[in-house]
Amino acid sequence: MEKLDHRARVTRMLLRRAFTDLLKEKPIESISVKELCAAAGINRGTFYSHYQDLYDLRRQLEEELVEDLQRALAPLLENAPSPLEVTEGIFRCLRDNADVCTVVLGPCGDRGFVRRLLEGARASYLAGYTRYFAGASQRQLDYFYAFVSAGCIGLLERWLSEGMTTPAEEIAAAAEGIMLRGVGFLETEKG
Amino acid sequence: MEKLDHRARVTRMLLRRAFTDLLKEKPIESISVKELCAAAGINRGTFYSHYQDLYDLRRQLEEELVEDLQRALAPLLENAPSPLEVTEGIFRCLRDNADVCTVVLGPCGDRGFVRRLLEGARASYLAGYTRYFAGASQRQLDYFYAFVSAGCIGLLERWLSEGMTTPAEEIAAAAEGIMLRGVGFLETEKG
DNA sequence: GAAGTAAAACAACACGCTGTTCAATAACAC
DNA sequence: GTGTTATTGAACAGCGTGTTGTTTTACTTC
Repeated sequence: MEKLDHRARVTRMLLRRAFTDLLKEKPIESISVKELCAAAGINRGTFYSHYQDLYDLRRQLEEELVEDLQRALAPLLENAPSPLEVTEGIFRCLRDNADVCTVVLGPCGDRGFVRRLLEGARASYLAGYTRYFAGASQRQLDYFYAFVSAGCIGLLERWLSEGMTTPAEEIAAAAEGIMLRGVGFLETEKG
Repeated sequence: MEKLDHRARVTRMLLRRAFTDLLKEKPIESISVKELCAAAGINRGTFYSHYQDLYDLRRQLEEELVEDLQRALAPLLENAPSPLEVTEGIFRCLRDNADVCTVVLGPCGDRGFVRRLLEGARASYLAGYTRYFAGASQRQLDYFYAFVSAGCIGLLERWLSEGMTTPAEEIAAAAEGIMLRGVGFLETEKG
């Protein structure tokens, strides 16, 4: 069902490459279909035979990123390793999709997508935490998740802005450390 | 220098009210000047005699929010109270500007503005933390700030989404608790 | 209250982007 | 090679934009 014409695949690839390039320097709302097609060297009419509009194109990129994440995380979650290893796996996968991450999670990214992503992960995270912190109220758990999930995104953006030069494992360790110990993370850790 | 004609002030007020109302249901990029003026009952040409475009209008709203924040925080910072009191003051001020907060910090908000805001607060926060955690590296401090500043925004968005029903003091306490103790926040606190 | 001033309304304009259609051309699969 | 399918190029109406005049309305000052 994924069999596409050679030409169609090349066209889509050109469009996506030009799109991600443009998104590195300007938000989606100030990109026109016309300039995207000019950058990609594609006829404007051809674009409309593949996507409804620019938002449709972005949505498809985002969905593929989610699929990549799920593919990368599935084996990790089956083997039930330490939380740190899962976090490491996430950041490694994000690094391997750096170009798309820059687009959807970066400065000109899609806020709505990030929210959808965190909302999807919310259930499993809360399930895990609720077990260990039965004394905490539902509201406290909600606030905690809201804080740390947004915090991880903020850390990820910081990582993206420095070109992902720091190893994924170190970012994962920082995320784990801050989540577990708050400001205490600064007391003993070294970088 | 702030003296404006009565008519001009009414026009600006109508435009801003209509603008914030529209921003509650759709992002700025899918709002046209035409529909904004129709919603405000203002001639389209009049809009252009006040603002360059919709982004100019949004920028002015954001700047006024910053000024409000600074006015509210100045006395707090002079008296040098506890960090918790400063945090409480911030959340109280945000609650008092709920309509603008919903617009610029909410789901359809201005990502760039949030980044500018946190970048501005970065220096003073880091200065405070560096004093107490001289052992931590610059990079660790950067990561910590990236995490907790984004985390506070995430918590704020959660607060906005529930209509700011929870008292500002409780939200501030949660922010402080998570920043200071991480997941340990869930162990003893009650809600 | 009247004169002068400033803002808003109204209409019209060229411009650019949009989304679609059509015939013509090119590249693909069998 | 033949039929199929994608891409091209051109043309089209539609819509929002930003600007420019002109007229009308509302305010300020005396």
